[in-house]
Amino acid sequence: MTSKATEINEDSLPLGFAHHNHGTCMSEALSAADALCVARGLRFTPVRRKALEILLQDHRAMGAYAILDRLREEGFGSQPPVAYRALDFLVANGLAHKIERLNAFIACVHTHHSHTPAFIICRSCDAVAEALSTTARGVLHEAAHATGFHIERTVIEAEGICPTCTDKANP
Amino acid sequence: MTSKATEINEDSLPLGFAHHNHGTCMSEALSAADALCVARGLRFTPVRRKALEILLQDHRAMGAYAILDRLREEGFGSQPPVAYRALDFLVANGLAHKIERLNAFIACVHTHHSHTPAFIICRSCDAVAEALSTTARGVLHEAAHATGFHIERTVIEAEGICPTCTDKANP
DNA sequence: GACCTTAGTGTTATTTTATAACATTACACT
DNA sequence: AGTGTAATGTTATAAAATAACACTAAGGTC
Repeated sequence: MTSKATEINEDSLPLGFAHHNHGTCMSEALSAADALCVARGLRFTPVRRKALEILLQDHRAMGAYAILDRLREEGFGSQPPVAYRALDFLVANGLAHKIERLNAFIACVHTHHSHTPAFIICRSCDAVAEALSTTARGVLHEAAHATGFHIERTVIEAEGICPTCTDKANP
Repeated sequence: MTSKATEINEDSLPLGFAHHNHGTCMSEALSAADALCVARGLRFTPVRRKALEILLQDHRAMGAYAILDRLREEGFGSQPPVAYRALDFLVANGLAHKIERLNAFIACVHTHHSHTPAFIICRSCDAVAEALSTTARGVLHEAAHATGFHIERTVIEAEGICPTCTDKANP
């Protein structure tokens, strides 16, 4: 039962809770972003790139103002719209996602997939894992379609306690 | 294909988009809330009840400050915590839900079910429909369980265009 | 009933999150 | 070079949420 196949396959291992090669993960994501912007004729400007770098470095959900602080340190503008605009761009193009539950943003780790992300959020350590949720998406679209509703975007977020924090509580 | 059975059954028809007897809907929800509070030994105080009434009356997602305005008109306190505390109570006990995408609250229309609600939000008219999403919930829990994550709460929200607004655009 | 404890209400003040509006700069195209 | 558009930066403000503390009402004990 425990090793049963689920919608979360190897490819979508929750990166917030798993070890991985952070350096390559980051450089790969940036190249993917470059490629995507070229392909779509978008301008991957310095602020936008730096915002994505910051998100990738931290590899966790960050508030817009935390990102703004980092952007300021890097010599960019220091007012909220600077951060919000960069984030809007990243989110609009699937390079980052907004975690509604946290009013925070996180770099996308599935840039090569078409994305309907699902997030799993630890309320104890604030780690966030991104998973691909094909089925959940399917269910929603099916249900909505039946009523004539056209879905453009979905938010799927689960909140609870991650394995690490569970272990800490029961050592 | 179009009439295929989905997770959204008759019982969970999206109330935002369907006609229904509003009067009975409201009084039934209030009785259900009364019963629930008695059963759990909770105090269904005047502010709390009024907050729920307001949500039920409007039958759509309302911001905390909109609710606060209405509470003030009814003679209750006029500061934000008044609304937030009443809403916290309602949400904690499943009598209302928070729509994270909208930073807004809506009365629960499935008080008699155990609830993992899913919402379908029209970005044009702001109507919100609540559906039961057993399957989406199942998928998430399964996926999370595989990684040792314990889910306590889930947010499932789909945003798009409702049938009515689609019709308006293509008359 | 007097006393105590706790939950709930109300208030002031502040924090956090987000956007409107407008001037300036950089880019893309001719 | 000149022009239109997209992007950046700024000031100012709006919107959402919470901390902290005083006061009141409800429930239990003696």
